[in-house]
Amino acid sequence: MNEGQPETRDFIRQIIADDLAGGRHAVIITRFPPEPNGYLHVGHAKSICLNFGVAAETGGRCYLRLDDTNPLKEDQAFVDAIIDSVRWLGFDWGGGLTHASDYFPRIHECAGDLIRAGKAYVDSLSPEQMREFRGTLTAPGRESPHRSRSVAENLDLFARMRAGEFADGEHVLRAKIDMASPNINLRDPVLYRIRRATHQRTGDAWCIYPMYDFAHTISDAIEGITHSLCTLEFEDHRPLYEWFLDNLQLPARPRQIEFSRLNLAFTITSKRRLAELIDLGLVAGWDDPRMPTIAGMRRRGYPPEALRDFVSRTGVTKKEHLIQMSLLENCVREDLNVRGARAMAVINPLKVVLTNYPEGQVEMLPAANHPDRPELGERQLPFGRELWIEQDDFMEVAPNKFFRLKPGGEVRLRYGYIIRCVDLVKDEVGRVIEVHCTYDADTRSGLAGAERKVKGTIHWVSAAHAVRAEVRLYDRLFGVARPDGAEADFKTFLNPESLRVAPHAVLEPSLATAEPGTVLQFERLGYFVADRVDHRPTRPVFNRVVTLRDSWAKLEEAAR
RNA sequence: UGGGGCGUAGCCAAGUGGUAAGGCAGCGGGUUUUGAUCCCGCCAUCCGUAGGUUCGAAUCCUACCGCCCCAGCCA
Repeated sequence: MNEGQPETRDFIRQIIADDLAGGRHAVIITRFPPEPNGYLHVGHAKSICLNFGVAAETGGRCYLRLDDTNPLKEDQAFVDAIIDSVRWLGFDWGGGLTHASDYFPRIHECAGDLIRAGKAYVDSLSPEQMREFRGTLTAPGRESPHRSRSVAENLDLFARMRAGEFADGEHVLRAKIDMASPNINLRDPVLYRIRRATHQRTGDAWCIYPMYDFAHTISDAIEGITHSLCTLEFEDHRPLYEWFLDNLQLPARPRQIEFSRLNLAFTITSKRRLAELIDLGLVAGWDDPRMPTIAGMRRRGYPPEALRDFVSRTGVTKKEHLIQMSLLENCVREDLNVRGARAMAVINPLKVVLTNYPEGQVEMLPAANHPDRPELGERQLPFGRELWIEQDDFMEVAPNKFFRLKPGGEVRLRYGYIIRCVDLVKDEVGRVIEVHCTYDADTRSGLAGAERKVKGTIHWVSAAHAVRAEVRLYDRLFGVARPDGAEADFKTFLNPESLRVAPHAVLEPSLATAEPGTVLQFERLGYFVADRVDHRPTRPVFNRVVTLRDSWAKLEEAAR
């Protein structure tokens, strides 16, 4: 699946290679620890590829760990979606599917150990008071009046917290570290809070839940994680991570290493904001093909291989960055160019009548399914007197560089004949609604006459055989590179044209039977996938994955 | 004004004291019954800035500048 070693390794892989070479570890163990409070997105894809990738490359192991320490926000449906996404992306955790909640008993014991060692205490400040006592970025905090409670009192209080004797928020367990630390994470961080909520896995077994830093460090150690890879915002938490490792009796000492998260231009990767789009009905759901979620990209038709390639091309560093969409699109096109069978479809049809073609006659024209892969075979395209062509492929008044159909001009119909435009039919307002052409019978593909050169070749569908379809044309979700900048609400930057449905699209007949999820190239238009949810043979639905590169469009743009 | 990070091309990114890889984008050309693909060529006298060390610096030192993160009983 992964071809050879990259020539240069990122800094994390260098550290790991050194640790292996230096004998510090015999086996590398990593983990991907998402919180099941939403769907995974392209940013997670990077972490997945890194963690599972490193494990696979070194013959190690990677756990898929659901970090379920906050029952208020989490849901089994998200757990299922996460599992589905990771598997679809192409990774396997063997038996290593775990949950932070698996370790609740052990984490609870660790809390007791800390209390007995005089390194944790039950605090009874209100949240507001606690914030006040914490100090600011520049001013040290103050110690809580409850900081000096005796071990016995702390043990008693903590036991009663666990027993459900107190209301939510009445007490918390805190580590006793340093209220004057310049690192705010070390100013007696909360370890446990009371939350009378039913947990999706442990039910009502607990009414106290551990906080992220505490649960995460212990979970890592229990699983024997050697390298705990996370994003930059946790850099400040590393001293706390190490404090837990120093002050608890744990079976392993993982090393936390931070890398910068993957930011993609023209989109957002904030679960909160993605959820907002869904709640407001601005997109159809977590798997809407415009969403940067793994599920959305899957439905959009991005192959997992392309996503993995994309992630690997963006690298792993500590630099903040904003990756251009063109890189992702390039990876998708590169993969689909090889994978996708070719077919013909017309999105905005314009009628062409071949005035010298026998009425009622139908020919079957052979067409290759892939220009570079003969093993994919060919199909027979029905051809007749009336055809649909793309509106964009005809211009009544055309510039010199326009190589398609124009009055008096010739063009080749792909896999068919050369035709010449001889007449136009217009409606009341002067729009061309029909183009009359003559065809040159000697120029059918395969015949000697087909050698004749014409400037352009266009795609078409036989009107008598056309299958009507819904074709969904997707574009970037946002109109600006950084929708989550501070200038305005991100929703004001939504691209109103992110989804356009072509009302009259027609397909060559073979397309109706495409399996949902199949990606094809509609020649000259782009790559399209049969929607994995809505596509039916009786009502085909295709999503545009990405357009083809279009140097004509570029010329047009430059002319404007 | 505290602490933690980061600055190599339009966007990513190698580089670890010996004279700036690669990819994407862009530009020019060739092939082509997809204006696609494919192929060829071009694209940093310079590494945030200014000094310094050195025969030699993107790599070492000093100062400065810029950007990001941290004050949830979220993760």
